[in-house]
Amino acid sequence: MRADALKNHEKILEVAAQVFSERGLDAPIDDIATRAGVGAGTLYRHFPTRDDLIDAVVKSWMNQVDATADDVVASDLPPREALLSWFDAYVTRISRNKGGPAKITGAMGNADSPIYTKCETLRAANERVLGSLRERGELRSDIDSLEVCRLVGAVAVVADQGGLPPESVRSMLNVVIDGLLNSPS
Amino acid sequence: MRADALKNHEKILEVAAQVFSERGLDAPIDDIATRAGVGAGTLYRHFPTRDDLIDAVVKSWMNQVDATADDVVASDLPPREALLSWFDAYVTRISRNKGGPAKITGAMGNADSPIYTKCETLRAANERVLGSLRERGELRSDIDSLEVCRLVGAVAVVADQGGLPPESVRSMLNVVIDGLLNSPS
DNA sequence: ACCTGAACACCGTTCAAGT
DNA sequence: ACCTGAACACCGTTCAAGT
Repeated sequence: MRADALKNHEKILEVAAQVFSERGLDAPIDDIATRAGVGAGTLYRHFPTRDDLIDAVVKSWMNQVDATADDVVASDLPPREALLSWFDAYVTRISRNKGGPAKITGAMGNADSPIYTKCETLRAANERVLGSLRERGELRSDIDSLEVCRLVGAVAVVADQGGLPPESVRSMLNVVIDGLLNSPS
Repeated sequence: MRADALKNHEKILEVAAQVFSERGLDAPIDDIATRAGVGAGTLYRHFPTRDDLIDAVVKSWMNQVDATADDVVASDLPPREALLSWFDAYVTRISRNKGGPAKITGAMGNADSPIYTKCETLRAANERVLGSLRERGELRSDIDSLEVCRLVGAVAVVADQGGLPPESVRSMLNVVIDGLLNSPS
């Protein structure tokens, strides 16, 4: 890659992260191009679709997911608290940009999506947390981690689209958690 | 209202129902105007915003909701089956048009929305079903019917946006149901 | 009063012309 | 090889001109 191309690539990513954070993942592509000081065609050359750009931006704040999941697994919290802590982190992470929950949850289990790899990271982390509870027989057995991601993602989607407060998210997550655990203590 | 205006109003509604059903609630407004044989300005005169049009179209298939809820309440099904039956009907109803779950769930509890009245009908019906279970002490007490509508609506949103099969919806609803009931039988 | 449809605005996407 | 930005397409919304 030529030096100017590399410079543009990096500048676009930097500006995109900023614009997505200000205006959400549906922000006009042209805003990003203008603020990055490149022509629209240049942006399309580097990132043919919006999802390719989102994929690159999301990468930077998705790699802490594994650490968070491992922390929860290692924490020895009771099942209810462990799940709440994990799901809360999950929702917070995918809700970092407006439109994020819908984009990410919509791509869950959809191998054609440019952001599929990021979804798989989330799903695998979720599977580790669920697995540690399953071993102890705490978890219902008729649902897999993909569907749990969709269900928790669903909560994040309505919270994001409706601007719901954290308490509302918490109370919905508590219902989901009780539904996932085998028997109430 | 003048005779031609009334005729246009009815024609627009008829065509809108058809187009929304074919292409979803985000279908181009102009498609509806063209197929109804009116100018774009006429459609905007009758329905200033898309949501006003959606509100009018949704009205026709929202009035069976009360009957469905009353059937479930009168049925004497066990709690789990009663809720599954009701939530399944709830999801089916709001998913009739693509984009419906997001529109309706997004307007839940938002009094400014043109479709707020329809949401209130849904919420009130849901409250009746939940109330009949609450009386018998079957239901957790720390969540209200609005949040239950949002949670079940959330399932419908991801199912609609991801094109998920009915089995997937069922398994997510089963988790929600177990989370809402006080103790597993 | 109500209707029409051209006109404007906005934004995504492409591509001929440049370097 | 890469970049630019004008041009095109699409769609929502308005409004001057008609009846």
